[in-house]
Amino acid sequence: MTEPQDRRELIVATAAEMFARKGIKATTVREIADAVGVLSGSLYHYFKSKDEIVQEILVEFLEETRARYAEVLGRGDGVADTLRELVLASLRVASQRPYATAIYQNQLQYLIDRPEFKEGSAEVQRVWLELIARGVAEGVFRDDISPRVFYRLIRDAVWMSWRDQHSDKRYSIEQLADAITSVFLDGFVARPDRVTANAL
Amino acid sequence: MTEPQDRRELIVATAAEMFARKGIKATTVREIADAVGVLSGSLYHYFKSKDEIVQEILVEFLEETRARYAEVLGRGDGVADTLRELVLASLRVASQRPYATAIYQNQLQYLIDRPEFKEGSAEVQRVWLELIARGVAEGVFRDDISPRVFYRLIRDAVWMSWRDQHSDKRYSIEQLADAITSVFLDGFVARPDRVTANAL
DNA sequence: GTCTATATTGAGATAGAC
DNA sequence: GTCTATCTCAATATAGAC
Repeated sequence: MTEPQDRRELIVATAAEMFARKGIKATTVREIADAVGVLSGSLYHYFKSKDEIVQEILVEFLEETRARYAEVLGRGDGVADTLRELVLASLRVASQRPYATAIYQNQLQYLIDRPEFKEGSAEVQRVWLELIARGVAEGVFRDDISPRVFYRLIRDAVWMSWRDQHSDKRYSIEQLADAITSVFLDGFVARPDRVTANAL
Repeated sequence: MTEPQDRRELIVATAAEMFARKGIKATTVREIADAVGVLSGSLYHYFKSKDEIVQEILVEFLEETRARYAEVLGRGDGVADTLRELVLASLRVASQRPYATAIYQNQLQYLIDRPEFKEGSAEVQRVWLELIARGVAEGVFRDDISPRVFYRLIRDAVWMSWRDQHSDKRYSIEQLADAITSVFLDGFVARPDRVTANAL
């Protein structure tokens, strides 16, 4: 949620907000130009195509995610701690780039066949699938759950809980991460003996 | 997954498959007509607009869901049993109308402002939110979790596990329902004492 | 770097013959 | 009920003046 420095960044930031809100296809270059305060032709001074704007938004998002994940993995923590730290890292990305995150969550169908995107998103997914596989191998996670389903539920839980809670400032990012981790480890059933104060 | 009886049904079925695969906006009436084996103009003998086809797909889906949910609620079971039966009902709808279910899951942005759709989907959501509220009130579910996040995670778990597993016939719909229910009640952590054989 | 003007394409939809 | 032909409009993108 940084303020754009130059015109190019302003265009990307404006487009990101509109893509997230209305969808990529439903947002026209004219609307983007209007919102920025120029005529549509001027956008093509900065970008070769509408698609190039989409790419820029997503490449930034994936690069940010990749970097944060690498940092977490570098710590060499155990499965449960890594789970919690990856959730926290994802929440920080969502916090920093909410529009890109929303696009990533909701516009998969549009993005699916763009090669630069495929590569990056596959890498992000791989981090999760490897953690899950490790957890299953070590007997921490159940072995009767499809890792892909597991991964998608975590991803959705991160995004939706952030979206649901970020407006009321009742819970910090760290508290949200604790809550999500706890749900995945303990389930949704009330347990009188639970220690953590949760916020999801 | 019933075979279409007449031409009108064939159009709806064909369109549903394409909307699910490529998205609604990305599917043109000409492509639908091609796939059906007529020219695009002929579609307008059956439907006033492309949107009317979308509506028909979703109204059928929502009506089916509503009916099955009503049947489950009519049994007056407890919270845990109702959770399991609603999951099972949802899996049966997904099984019967996979394309409509995929559209419902992935094309929300497109559908969001269509009034006939809003009404039906709000009713479906209400069933879940009321069950969750009841569960929280009775002390069965955690009270520190946003009901909307809870609902969305269940919905995604149902759809994605069905999509993930329906091709290999290793697990029945009933086994999938047990697995999903168990995950939400027990979490993802391996427990040596777990009884149910799971399949998610 | 931005604007004006316009080319180009593609999509939804319609009219009317058969 | 389907086809031919076409309308209309909207969207991406370009060319060239300023």
